[in-house]
Amino acid sequence: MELAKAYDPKSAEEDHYKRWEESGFFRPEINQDPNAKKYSIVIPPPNVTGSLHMGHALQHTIMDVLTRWKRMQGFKTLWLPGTDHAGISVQRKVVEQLRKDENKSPLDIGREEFIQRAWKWKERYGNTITEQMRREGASVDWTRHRFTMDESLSLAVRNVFCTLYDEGWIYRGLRIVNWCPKDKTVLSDLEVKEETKKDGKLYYLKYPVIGSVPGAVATGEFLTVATTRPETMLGDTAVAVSPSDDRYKHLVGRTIALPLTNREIPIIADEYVDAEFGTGAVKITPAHDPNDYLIGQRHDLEQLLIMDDSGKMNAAAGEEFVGLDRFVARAKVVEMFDELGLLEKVDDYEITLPVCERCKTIVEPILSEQWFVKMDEMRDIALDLMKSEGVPHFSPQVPHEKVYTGWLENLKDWTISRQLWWGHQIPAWYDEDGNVFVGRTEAEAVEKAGGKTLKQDSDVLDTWFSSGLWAFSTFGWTGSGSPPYEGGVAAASADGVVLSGAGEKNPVAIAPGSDMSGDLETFLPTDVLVTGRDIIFLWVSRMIMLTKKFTGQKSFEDVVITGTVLGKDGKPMSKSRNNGVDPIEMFDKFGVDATRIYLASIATGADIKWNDIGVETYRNFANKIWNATRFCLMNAEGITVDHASLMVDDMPLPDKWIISRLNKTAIDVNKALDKYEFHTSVSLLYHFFWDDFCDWYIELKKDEINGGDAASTTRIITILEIAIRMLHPFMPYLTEDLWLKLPGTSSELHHPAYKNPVATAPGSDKTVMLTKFPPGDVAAIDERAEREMDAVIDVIKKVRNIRAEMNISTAIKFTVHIAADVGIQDVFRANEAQILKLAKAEALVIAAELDVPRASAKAVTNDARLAVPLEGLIDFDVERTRLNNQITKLTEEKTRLDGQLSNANFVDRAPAEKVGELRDRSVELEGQIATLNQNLTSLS
RNA sequence: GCCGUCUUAGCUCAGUGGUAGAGCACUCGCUUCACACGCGAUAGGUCACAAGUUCAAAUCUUGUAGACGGCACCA
Repeated sequence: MELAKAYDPKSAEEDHYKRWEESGFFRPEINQDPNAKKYSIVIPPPNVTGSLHMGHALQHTIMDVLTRWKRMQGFKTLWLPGTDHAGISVQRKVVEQLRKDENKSPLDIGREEFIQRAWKWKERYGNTITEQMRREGASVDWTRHRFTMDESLSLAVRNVFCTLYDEGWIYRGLRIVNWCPKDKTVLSDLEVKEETKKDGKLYYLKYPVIGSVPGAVATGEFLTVATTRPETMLGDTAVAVSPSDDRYKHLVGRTIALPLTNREIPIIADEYVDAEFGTGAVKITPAHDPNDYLIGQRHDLEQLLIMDDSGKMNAAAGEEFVGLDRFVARAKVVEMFDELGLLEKVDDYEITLPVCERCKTIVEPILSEQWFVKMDEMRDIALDLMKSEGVPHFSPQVPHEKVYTGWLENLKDWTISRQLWWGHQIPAWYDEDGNVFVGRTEAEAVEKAGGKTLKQDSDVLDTWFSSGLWAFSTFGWTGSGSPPYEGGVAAASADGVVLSGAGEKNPVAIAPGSDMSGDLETFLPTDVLVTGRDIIFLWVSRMIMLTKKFTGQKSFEDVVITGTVLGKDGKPMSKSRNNGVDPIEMFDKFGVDATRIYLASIATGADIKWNDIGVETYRNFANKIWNATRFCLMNAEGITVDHASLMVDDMPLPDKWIISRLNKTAIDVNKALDKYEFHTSVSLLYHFFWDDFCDWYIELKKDEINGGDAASTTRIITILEIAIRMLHPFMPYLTEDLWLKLPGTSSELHHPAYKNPVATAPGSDKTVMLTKFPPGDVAAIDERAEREMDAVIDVIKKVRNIRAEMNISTAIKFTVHIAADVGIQDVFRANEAQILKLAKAEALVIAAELDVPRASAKAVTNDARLAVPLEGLIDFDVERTRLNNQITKLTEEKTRLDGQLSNANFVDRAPAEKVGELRDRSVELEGQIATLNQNLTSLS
């Protein structure tokens, strides 16, 4: 079989995925070993509004590597895919579409119609990312695809809500919350980010003090307060000073005539106020500031709300202000204070403002009635799990474990209601008097209300509430008895339209009538969660708490936190910076496999600046693998992969050596993957394949293989087959493509758990992804062979060095003289052909001592002395320089060692083994230096 | 303000007590019959800085500088 000269990723990417998926290879049911242990991962569900970015590509690669690796180890493996309904994001898309296409607002069409449109939007555009995941080669079980608004997941949400409400863990309350005036919804603390404004201002407002009795005349005295939000003064209901502030003691108990209003407000004393800060007097706006709210409660102050849900001033702000945007009102307040002579001064002030994570609108703290989850017990659940079992185990552990526990310890209640239409509507109903009835269904609520007519709460739940259930709701848990979810069956929307795209390709491999009702028992707890550090609080922590609370199980044992892929400018990729790199473009340019293995080569958790050259390196690697296979196949007529060929006793040295290297690599790759050190395993595989297998093994064996030596060819093809298996989790397309081309591959080579997969078509059951991942065999490690091979390699390298430094054309063949101990002489003799070929020499003279003319170039290795007679070719100056360079290098090393060895402290205190090691090396160096010096002397 | 991470070859990054590594770029040489997305051979680093612990520090401790991240506060 002849392969193309270069690897073309496109065709491999197009050929294999569909067959894998349709053959059911991604499904745990493919595993026929009743005793197989399970391995499960749930995907962090990407937003349905999303398209693949480099962060996804990184995380998906890690998850797929783990999934494919464990599957090949014979685990009953499930990687469960899905998408998140992404409340605000989808709502915004639909609102925008409505405005553009029909110039209508959501209110124009009403809630029901709006939700219909949202479902349609989701159906039409929500599959972008799932299609892109197929391109990535993600071996997810598409028949188990979940959407956070699937019927069964929605049922789980309602049940969880009701249970938490019944237990008092969910409550409705009036609080200062973060309000986004653009999205017109409340936000949780975690959805609020900060933005520093250097050009902020601090306004000093003079408030006229009046007498101690309400209605008394002004005293002519003023109390100055400083504020960054002057417009909120319209909602002031007090001014507070520190109780220990002598400057203002006499004012406490008196009142202020609040300018621009006709209200009188009290001057109060409260410990919260820091006399040293600003003017020492603070305006108190209980309805628009969290601290003021608390002070207001302590002093029983009125809570005056002066804005509406879009950030415009309402009637309470006064006639002159009603309807004005908060920033227009701010300017007007300042202007009017100035006119009244009450604006003391305006200072420049650097300020950090809270902004909406998504739309960057400045968040307004306002008093509002919302639903909350009480986090006290929730926090304890998570902390206990960490303290008692160390779960989850973070990789990397530092700093995430500490950040996670630290955050838990300071946890505040979670605002879960959102003023949106797209999402899980809160299962709470109200009667005409505002009494609340919580139930799984309207009927249940009505029953609780004694048959009264009720109206459902119009809010929906925070998106993270449903994703917090993801680790178990996806496995069919609903909270209502046995899981009713039927695998692959799409969820239905309110109008009965089949909505989910999942399961449309019901593969033959799924036995008719198979259900997934055992999934919860089988796959929970999941083994590992792979995600970014930005959602540790938003998602990871909540999943840990809610899973434990509702199933009694851990959601996952381990959490792998991936780093951030930064743009070429070293900053996080973002649309506004326009520094993003599209994974799909990389796939097109370098191939999916190259992109994947490059991403896997990044140290776990480390941020990395994107560079195309990194991917190019692995594109070249893919081509190298392709060409190594090409070479093997060119000579493989009548040969088949045969694992017994690696078990024979008397193999030539290069074969013993490569088998030893292969097994060592396999053992180390498995160890690295066990520790989630993906970059270590990539590096091991890269160097094994390129350096050991290609640069040395193929070159050493080339003549035998070209000469039709069947045993050698069988062996190299078999070693290649094992190497391809090890590379498969990282480079699935290339390895599948090549593995299928290897002679003698069949489902007979599959892991015992996959010996008889149900095939859709003859031959299609054959795949590298169901072979056994090489575990590596300690018994196959041959240290002696590795030492001997190193000796041979050293000789070849030294001769090559002589040729290069002496600038001798490869057309000129010369004789190589080797002097060495008797034992190692045999090794050189046995590998004479290899040395001659790779050193491009024509003859080898092996003896105990060198016997060469003066005009020879010389070198030493750890095991031998070398000489190459170069009559008429040698440049003595160059040779002297060569020798001197070597002497210098070795002498430097020896000086350093001897320095250490002459240090009594070192000899006394360092481990004897270490001291012995250094001593041996020093003696060795001494001999080598002496030889080189002799060589130098004999030149002159 | 509190907590944390990073600083290693020109570039992008590995390396966590015992002789400093990779890929790319650079220099030199190769139309060697798998691969120029290649082969061979070199060169290149006071491991940010300072002090300490240790027989021994890129690695541990403390401090300094710079870059970045999280949390809190912000009248």
